[in-house]
Amino acid sequence: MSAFDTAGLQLDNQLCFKLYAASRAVIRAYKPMLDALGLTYPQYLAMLVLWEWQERAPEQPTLKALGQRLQLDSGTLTPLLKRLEQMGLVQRRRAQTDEREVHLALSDAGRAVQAQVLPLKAQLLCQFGDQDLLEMEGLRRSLDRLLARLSD
Amino acid sequence: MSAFDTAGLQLDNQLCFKLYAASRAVIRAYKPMLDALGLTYPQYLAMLVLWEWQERAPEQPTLKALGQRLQLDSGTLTPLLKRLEQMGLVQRRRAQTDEREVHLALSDAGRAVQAQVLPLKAQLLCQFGDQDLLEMEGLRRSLDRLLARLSD
DNA sequence: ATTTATTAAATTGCATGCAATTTAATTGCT
DNA sequence: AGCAATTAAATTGCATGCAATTTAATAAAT
Repeated sequence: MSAFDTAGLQLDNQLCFKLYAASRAVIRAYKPMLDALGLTYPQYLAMLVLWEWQERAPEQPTLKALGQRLQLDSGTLTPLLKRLEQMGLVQRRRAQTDEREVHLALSDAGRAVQAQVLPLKAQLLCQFGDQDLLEMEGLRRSLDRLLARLSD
Repeated sequence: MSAFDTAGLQLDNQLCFKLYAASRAVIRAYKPMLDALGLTYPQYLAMLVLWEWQERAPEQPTLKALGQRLQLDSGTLTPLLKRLEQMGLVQRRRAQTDEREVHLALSDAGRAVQAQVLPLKAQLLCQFGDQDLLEMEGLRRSLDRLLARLSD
């Protein structure tokens, strides 16, 4: 790329913009489903982690563990989790062994939401054909590699 | 996907999360460059459009045109552009022909920033090998197809 | 010509993201 | 034990995103 070549600065050539635009477009596509659930997109991601954690680990995750999973810090997660708690989906408890830690437990209502997601998710995927789904799978793997490359 | 199959709800299987995480990771990667320029990421995208517009169209874009390019509305762009104007990079002017429209013009300082970007961008890309760049190109094209599919 | 409908920005309100600081609890060190 | 360093959340401040409403100007319709 020469110093006078501005092709590298064209918006359409910018991977960064495509990622940014695609991410927001996908969030928009999830909006009807999330509205039905009464969740925002990051709230949904947090619930996904909690549902998954419940099935895989005996202990509930801490805010820190959730943050590592989502790559979000306490500045974002503390208020988000307080809202989920207000909604009655999650309980936040200080650990007895270490009062610094906040452990996150699903309430019955929080667990119940999981069952609502599956049919809505299936409906969301209906608008895509097999070709699209295959393409998305390839995209997901490419993103995995990019993420691995960027987390050095 | 059966009603009891939760694999489709695992975070790592969610394309939406990968996109969200990758987009934020790329923005993080741009942070050192953008700090040097004194711009936030969406401000940088707006400047990219203005630089590009200048080379391609005789007329300056309106806020609406910028918004269509970036898929952002006036709620986001009005304050963002006021900040760019405060920094002396952009001028906002009501159109004489239609007082509803705000036209966006680059100042000399705004044009000057473009020259600073190219070397910084080259430096940013240095950390990637040819293999990575090829992969990114494929990723960009995949994202194009996804975006086209979602903008129906 | 007047009224109605449409359009472009601006504004308001709320929920992120994220850097930077603060607070409180725990660990390590001597 | 006593003190410094570390750690986990919470807090603060600022800049988005985006839905919903408002304002002002133009276009359309009668």
